[in-house]
Amino acid sequence: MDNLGPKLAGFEPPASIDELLQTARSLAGRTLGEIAEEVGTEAPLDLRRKKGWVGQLMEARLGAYAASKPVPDFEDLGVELKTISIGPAGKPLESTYVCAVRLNELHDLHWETSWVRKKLTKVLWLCVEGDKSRPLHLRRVGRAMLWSPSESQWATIRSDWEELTDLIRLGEVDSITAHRGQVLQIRPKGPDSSARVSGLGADGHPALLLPRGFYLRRHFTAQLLAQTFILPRR
DNA sequence: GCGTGATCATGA
DNA sequence: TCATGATCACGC
Repeated sequence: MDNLGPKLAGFEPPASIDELLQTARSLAGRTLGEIAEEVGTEAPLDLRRKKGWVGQLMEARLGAYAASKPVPDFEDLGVELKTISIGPAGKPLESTYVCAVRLNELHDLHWETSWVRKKLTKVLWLCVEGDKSRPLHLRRVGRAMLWSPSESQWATIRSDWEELTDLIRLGEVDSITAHRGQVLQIRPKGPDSSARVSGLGADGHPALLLPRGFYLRRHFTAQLLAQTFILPRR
């Protein structure tokens, strides 16, 4: 846990996926202020210096304690929690971070063992009002839904991953912009643009590179959220 | 220093 | 209006 405060209410980790889903759904309609009080903290006035606050609040409330490890939030259940801000039109306001790009693990660039595949196998999407004109503590939690990629979604994600990973393997990371990839993209992900991580450079030799992460494009998450809204679950 | 939680700020 | 590239805070 982190900047939510020293004393948290200590919600137990869920024992099963059903229990997790039930708890997550019970939050629908509640405000962030109410939930913050339950875990023993307060909503900040804005997110400018607390960009991850909403996600961390939900982790605390749902008993996710994987805390910054490169594994799903609910490791035993294999479930990754993603809190996603939704605009007035019911569409996500931002892209969704998936995981870090491992620029220094060239021996492990296999889809089957990739972090992207692990993280996206089961995702609990938790929608939260993101309307900036509404005070943070009054914003409401929306519907929670458990999602696993369909075969065609997997195919698209994997295809993007292969394309991007091929470039990394060739030492062309620095040529990758966020324009690449239909649904999965690579963008900078670090404290600032001066951050560097060791990896494979353009000449095929070790080099210092800008740290990056995999992200899901907004139009993709918009579609998957809308799709399961229309279609019956399971 | 890296990976986590993400949103911010700006130019196209 | 929108996506890209930049940035903030925290645990370990």
